[in-house]
Amino acid sequence: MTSPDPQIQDLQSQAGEAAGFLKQLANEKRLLILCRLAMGETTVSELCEIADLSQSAMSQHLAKMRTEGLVSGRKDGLQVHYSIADPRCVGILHHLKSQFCTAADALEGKA
Amino acid sequence: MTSPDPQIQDLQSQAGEAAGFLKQLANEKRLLILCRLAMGETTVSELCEIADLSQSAMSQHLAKMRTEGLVSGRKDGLQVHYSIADPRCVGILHHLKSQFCTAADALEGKA
DNA sequence: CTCCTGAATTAGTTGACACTAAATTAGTCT
DNA sequence: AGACTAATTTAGTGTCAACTAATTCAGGAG
Repeated sequence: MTSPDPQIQDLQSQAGEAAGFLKQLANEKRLLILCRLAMGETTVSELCEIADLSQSAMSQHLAKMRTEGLVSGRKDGLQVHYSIADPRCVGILHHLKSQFCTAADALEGKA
Repeated sequence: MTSPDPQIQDLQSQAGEAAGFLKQLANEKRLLILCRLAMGETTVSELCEIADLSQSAMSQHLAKMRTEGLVSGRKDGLQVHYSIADPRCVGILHHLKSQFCTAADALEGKA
């Protein structure tokens, strides 16, 4: 199945880099974090609630993503506001939405 | 950075499923395997050469992807020919190519 | 049948991942 | 100063991922 597609060949040389990028996203909590950040910047504590994670665990996820340049933090008094720093994140979120949020899913959501 | 985008909200409910899917792809070897399969079906031993993996390790990667329905195997005598079974794989490969194989990368490849 | 080959499976090891708990840093407020 | 709060860092733990080595399975050839 899925007819031959030579166009993909170029990707082989970038497989390592692409896999590294995907590793960052291949986690439900981090995906939730990025979904929220795609809607606008927010604080660490709000992210904790959304993802149902302890502050420490959240901070570790954010540190990992900061190191990879996916997100960035902006200090504001006691709080730190995070936002998406790598546009590729937004791109892949849209792609995932197109593949995992079908019309049927959307209807279920409204039911 | 990266202006607010409420469209992504729907994805939050599917984050677990999407993360599970990404976990399968978040590995250089499996990405190489899928790249090759996107160009047409092939045998296990050829995949071993391409990904520089032992036959056992390859078989374990393929088993994992078979279980998740990403690929499927067709027996032909002694050999097993694998191909992509889940069209979402092709979709994401194209997306990755668009993000990791820029025009600059393409030129470097030719240099 | 025996031998061989391609593939799959099993057992065991190593390292990475994701958390908790505790300590630390930095900023605010009285 | 001291107390409080948001966030980060460090240490330790349990689980899972990805390999190697050895075994097993299935098909083809002598």
